[in-house]
Amino acid sequence: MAKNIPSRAEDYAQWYVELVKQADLAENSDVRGCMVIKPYGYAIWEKMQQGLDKMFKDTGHVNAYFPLFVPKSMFEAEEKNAEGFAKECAIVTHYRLKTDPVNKGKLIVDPEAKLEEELVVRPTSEAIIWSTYKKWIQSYRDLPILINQWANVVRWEMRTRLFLRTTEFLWQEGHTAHETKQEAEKEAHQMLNVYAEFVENFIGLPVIKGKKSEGEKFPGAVDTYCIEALMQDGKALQAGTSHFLGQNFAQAFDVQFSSKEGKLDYVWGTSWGVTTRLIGALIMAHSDDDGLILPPKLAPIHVVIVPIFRSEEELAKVSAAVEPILKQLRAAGLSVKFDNRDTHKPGFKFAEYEMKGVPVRIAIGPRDLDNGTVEVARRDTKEKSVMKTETVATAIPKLLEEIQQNIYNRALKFRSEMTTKVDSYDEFKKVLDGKGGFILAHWDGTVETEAKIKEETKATVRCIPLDAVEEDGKCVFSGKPSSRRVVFARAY
RNA sequence: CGGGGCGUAGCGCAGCCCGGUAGCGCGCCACGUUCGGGACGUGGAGGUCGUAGGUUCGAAUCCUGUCGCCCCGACCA
Repeated sequence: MAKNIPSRAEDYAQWYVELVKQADLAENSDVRGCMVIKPYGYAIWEKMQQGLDKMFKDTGHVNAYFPLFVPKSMFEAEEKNAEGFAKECAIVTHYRLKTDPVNKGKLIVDPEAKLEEELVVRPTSEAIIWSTYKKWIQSYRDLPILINQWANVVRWEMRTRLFLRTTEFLWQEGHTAHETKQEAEKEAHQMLNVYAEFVENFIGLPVIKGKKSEGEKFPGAVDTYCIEALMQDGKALQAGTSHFLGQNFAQAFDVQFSSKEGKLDYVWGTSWGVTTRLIGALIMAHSDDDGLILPPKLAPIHVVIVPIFRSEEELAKVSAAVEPILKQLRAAGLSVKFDNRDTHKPGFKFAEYEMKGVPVRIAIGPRDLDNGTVEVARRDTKEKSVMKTETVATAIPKLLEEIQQNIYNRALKFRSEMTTKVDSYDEFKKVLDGKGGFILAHWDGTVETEAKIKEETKATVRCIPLDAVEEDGKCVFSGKPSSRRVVFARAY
């Protein structure tokens, strides 16, 4: 088969970008650092939205929408948050253009239309949301507030990459307000679990749940929890974060409530988010050199049916045989595409749907009509089998479940093989430069050590796993005592 | 923002050093033969060479400015 995707082994970055383009998911736009998400890519995002949204609703959350623009004074209220994002903000300074008196047909910014106060294009919405919550909250009776919003944000990153890091990106951000510290902490953990469950069950990608180090946590948070996944090149990808904000934002925006006891207290907060980066994770974790491999739960098309025919009459006969299969599979809730285009040959279609990661392909031709069979090919293993037509309706849903499970198992096996315990700095560096992956090592817990390790090796503490077992050891870098292993890796 | 590279047809590129009016592959269109793993043949359409200015009889090619993109660093979901 002619290859038009570079191999994973050759150049991982190039392989990834080609996959995105060839599978017709997205492309770079003419706007710097921005991305056009094409219909097929957006369909995957919609699937993710559906899955996540249901989980949010099931845990008591509701959706709302807050403004894109944040007045600078509002933005700077929570100092650490503002400082953390200051370097990557787009700012609106004017509200009008006018025709250029010098250059006919061109426009210039009207200097008369300068805003009195600049508007920051949200890089995240804590500021605008907490300034709104202030108006909504007076009493413990107003709590909790459990709101999520589906939105776009802008972070002026220096270097961008399709889905993984773009100037503008789509995400969901939950922002909750609570009476007590315990309740807010519970919420932060709950949402971390929601994310972990989603990524494992829908994307089929195992994750490590953990807490971020001081150096890596969200600006303005007390604690940042995260899920970390491993990509096929041995680099880690942060797949989602959930922050316990303490009373930081409540204090910054003066959000107080009267408690049952009649005392005035600051509200406790959380925020949590996942982005279209999850699509990048999905691609990098599962794809092979023939293209995407989509987990059935997120595949816009579950099954594609490709007819084999030479003439219109033959197509009519094949179509008649396809009709009941289509009906049955759709009745079973599957998304099925019958690709009866006569403008492309079957081989072309096979390759195309493989590139797009469609989990199951059914081919039906004259030979099958005679035998009462169909050919079923699964994308994950590329295995083909011939099946009696009457068994299709029950076999395909089962096959899809099996594929979903197999994709997860494969990723889990890969991660296990790529997770290494090391006890010395030499070993640490050797593994990092050799096979890569997650490294479990002791760390003295200081920001300085983490910074030095990062400087020397580019590896960071991905997280302190929540399920880490207590174990006495010595920091691989400083030799100081440590009570548990943390996860190190080079990351995206 | 520091270092390097690149903007030529829808996409990927050659031509630039040594100035003379633009070419290749893929894709696209038409017709014919094909059709169970990315078909082939023949014919055809498509580009003010990123942009602004300069040098020159003449600029894709030389010079200057400018915009954008990619790679490596720093930053980051």
